Amino acid sequence: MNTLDYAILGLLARNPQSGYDLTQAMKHTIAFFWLAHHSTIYPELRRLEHADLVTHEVVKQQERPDKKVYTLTAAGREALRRWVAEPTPLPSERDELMLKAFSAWLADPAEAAEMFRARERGHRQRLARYEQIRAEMEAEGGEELSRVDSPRFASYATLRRGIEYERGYAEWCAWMAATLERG
Amino acid sequence: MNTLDYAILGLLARNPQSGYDLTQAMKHTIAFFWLAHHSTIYPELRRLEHADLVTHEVVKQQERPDKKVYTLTAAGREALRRWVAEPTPLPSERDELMLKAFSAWLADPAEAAEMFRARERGHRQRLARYEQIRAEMEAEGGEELSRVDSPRFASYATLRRGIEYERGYAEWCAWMAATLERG
DNA sequence: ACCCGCATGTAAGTCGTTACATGATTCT
DNA sequence: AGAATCATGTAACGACTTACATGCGGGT
Repeated sequence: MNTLDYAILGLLARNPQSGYDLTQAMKHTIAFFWLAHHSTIYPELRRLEHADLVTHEVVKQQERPDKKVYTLTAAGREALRRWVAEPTPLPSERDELMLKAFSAWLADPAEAAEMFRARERGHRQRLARYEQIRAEMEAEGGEELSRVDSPRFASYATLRRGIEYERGYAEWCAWMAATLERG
Repeated sequence: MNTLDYAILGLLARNPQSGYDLTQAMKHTIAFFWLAHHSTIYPELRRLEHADLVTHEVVKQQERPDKKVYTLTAAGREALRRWVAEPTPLPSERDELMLKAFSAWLADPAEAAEMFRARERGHRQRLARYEQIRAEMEAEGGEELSRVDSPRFASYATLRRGIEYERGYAEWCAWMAATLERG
């Protein structure tokens, strides 16, 4: 069982869906903390089904191709539950931008500053998107957001981290660019 | 040229050193944003030498095995310089803890809270280490830390981001754990 | 005697990305 | 007519992790 498996199980625990839907969800809903391509997802679903953690049924659609809708089994839900509470060691990060900062003393300061500014814009864009989603969730969600057994609470929790992450990264980029521009 | 190559070049730009030294530096100095095992580094050094970005000379030591000390070539330094200023697209993150948060609504709140508390402790430990290094750098470094063409400035810059990253992550873990403990 | 640090390598297996491949329907 | 979306797959390649492999010197 690799981590991708739990990403898939975690999405299926919320709604039964197809490999295509899972791919879209990774791209749009949970892209902040997980991403996988369809070429990884389809074979993985077959392995999960072989391990009896998911099952599928073929759903025929008119005016769309048929799709295989996957559902969590009881064993799948239990595996996911257990995994969540397991200790999670600090991962070894790999951050290309930090690596560039580490060698930024070699570069032309103005050129390097512009590169960091570009990244700052990227993070600010994401930040704006996340803050909008947060506002929507808080407007609709209300009290459900504080019920720790609701999926909406869990989504809200990850969103909070996403917002602080993007804000912190954008601010660091701004500091770095400003320092290089002065220097 | 992959990103690891630039991690190696970035370390060699500061000091000529052996594959072993590079491995240690990844584990201890730049582990916050890059890590590689010796089994990846040794073959990579040969490829870099083949591409004329580094050279090596064998240094004989008494009471220690001989070592191959690698040095940047002019071409290597130039490649590194150019890479630093290139645009750096927002990467797709993969964060196992966020994935657990996303499915935390299924778990026992007390057990999950303890898992997040454990991670909080991990981040606070790193934070304390980084803050100590920062204090040391600021005490010794003085004005060099603001000279953007000095390696110490670059190290200081990455450290600043590391500190804010760990602080932000620890605080989020604390919030998550507290929320689960209440719920 | 045994383990740890220094020092360098190879090999097997896993994981992920990019590209190849197909085919229907809807929108422009 | 052509591009985009829905839908599912395979294949080639590259990167990374873990384990295997060797050997000396110093400390317990």
